[in-house]
Amino acid sequence: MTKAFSPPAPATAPPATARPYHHGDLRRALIDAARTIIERDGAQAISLRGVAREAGVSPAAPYHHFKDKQELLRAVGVQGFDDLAISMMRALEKVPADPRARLREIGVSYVLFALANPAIYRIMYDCARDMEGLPQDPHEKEHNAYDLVRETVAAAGLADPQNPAAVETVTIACWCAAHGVAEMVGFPQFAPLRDALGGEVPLIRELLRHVGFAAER
Amino acid sequence: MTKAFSPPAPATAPPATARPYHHGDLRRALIDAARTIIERDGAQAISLRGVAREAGVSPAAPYHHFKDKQELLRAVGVQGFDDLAISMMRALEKVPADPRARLREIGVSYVLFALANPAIYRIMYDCARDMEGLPQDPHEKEHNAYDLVRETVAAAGLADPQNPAAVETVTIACWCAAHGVAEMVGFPQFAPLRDALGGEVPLIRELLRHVGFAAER
DNA sequence: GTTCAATCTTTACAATGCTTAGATAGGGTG
DNA sequence: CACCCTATCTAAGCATTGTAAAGATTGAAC
Repeated sequence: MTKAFSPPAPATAPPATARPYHHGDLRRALIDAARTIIERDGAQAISLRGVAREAGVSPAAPYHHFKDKQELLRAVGVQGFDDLAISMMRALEKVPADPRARLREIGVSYVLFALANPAIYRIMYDCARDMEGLPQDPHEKEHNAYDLVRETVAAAGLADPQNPAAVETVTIACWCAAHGVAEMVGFPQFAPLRDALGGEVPLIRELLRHVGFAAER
Repeated sequence: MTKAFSPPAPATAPPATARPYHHGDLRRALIDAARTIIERDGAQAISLRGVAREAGVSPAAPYHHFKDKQELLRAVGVQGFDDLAISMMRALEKVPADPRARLREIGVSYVLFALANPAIYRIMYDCARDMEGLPQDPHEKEHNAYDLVRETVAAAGLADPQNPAAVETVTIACWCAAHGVAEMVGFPQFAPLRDALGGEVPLIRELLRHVGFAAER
C-alpha cells in the first residue's frame, strides 16, 4: 500500500537523541501529536488512535514506544513539567536580584504557563499524582522546577536555610498556593474581578499576594 | 425475559422528591452508582455502561435521565458541592464564634473533604470549569459553600465589608489557596513532612497558615 | 377501559484500547 | 557481499465504550 505518511518532519525540536529506524523518532512525534490534539480539542478528546492518526502511523504503532495510553500521557506530562521549568527560568532572566521579587515572578510565570496550556497543565498533575516523586527523571535535568522554587525560597529568607524542614514547608506551601491560583484563575466566574483589576497579570499578582506568596512587597 | 434486577434499592437516602414510574428514582440511583464506582475504582474507570450495570438497568437507560455522560458527571459534581457545603457547615458547629477560627476550620474541613473523596473532588472541578458560575442551581439551596466562605471572610474582617470587590477578592484568594492545598496534600511526596508534623490535620493547618488562610493565630 | 407519555429494553453502529501475528528494513557478523 | 537478527511498523481482530434509533412496558389521566 502507499505509505503516504510524510517523512520524519523534524517535529518542533531537532531530535537530540539517536534517531531510530523507520520513521525517525516516532516517539517524539507522538508526544508532539498528543500535545497538538490536547491543546486543540481539549484533554478529554485524546485517544491513542487519534494520536497515531495525527502522526501518520498505524493505530498500533504507538505501542512500540509506550506500554499504555497512560504512559503516553505521562510522557506528555513530563514534557510539560520540563517546559514549565524552562518558562520559569526564562521569566527570571528579566527580573532584578531581589529574591522576593524573583519568587513573585516565579509565581506569575507559573500561573501564566497554566493559563496558556490549561489542558496540558491538567495532565501534568493527573500524572504527577500517580508518580512517586515530582518528575525528576533519571534525565538529570538542570532545570528542575521544584528545586528552583526551593532555592528561591531559601534565598528570599522566607525560611531559615539551616532548617531544611522549614524550607521544605514553605516551598510546598508556595507550590500549593500557585497551583490553586493556576487552576482557578481561568474560571469564567472571575472575569469581572479580572476586568476590575485591569487584566490577567494584575489579577494573578493580587491573588498570589493574598495567598501568602512572598507577600511583603 | 426475566427481569432480574433488584427492586428500587432505596439508594443511600430515601428519595425526597416524587418518585417516578418504573424503577423508583433511577436518576438518583444512577448518581449514587456513579459515586460508588468513582470512589471504588477511580475517576478514570467510570463509564455510563458501568453505571447502568451497577444500578441494574440496561445500558441505554441512563439516556432517559441524562443527555450525556458529561451530564451525569455534572450531576455527580453538583452533588459533591452539596456534600462539601454540608460537611463544612457541620464542621462549623463545633467551633467557637471567633470568625478567624471559623474561617480556619472551614479551610481544614474543605481540605479534609477533598482528601476523603479525591476522585469526586476532581470531578467537581472538572465540571465547575465548564460551568458559567460556581454551581448554584436554581435549586436555591440554603447551603452554598461559596457564600459561606464569603460571609465568614467578611465577618472575620479580612476585607472591608463595605467594599464588595475587596471581599470578593479575599474570598476568591482563600478558595484558590484551599483548592491548591486540597489537591496537593494527598501527594505521596508530602508524606515525610506530614509525619514530621504529626498527621494529616497538622499538615493541613500548617500549609493553610503559610498560604495566607486567616494567617493570624 | 382506552389512551398517553414517561420509562426502560433491545438492537445496532462507529470509535476506542489493546493483542496477536506478520511484514519491513537497518546494522552487525561471517 | 550474503546472512540473520532485532527494532520498528502494519494488518486484522476482540472486547468495551458512547450514543442513537425503534420497540416494549407501565403508571396515570380521561
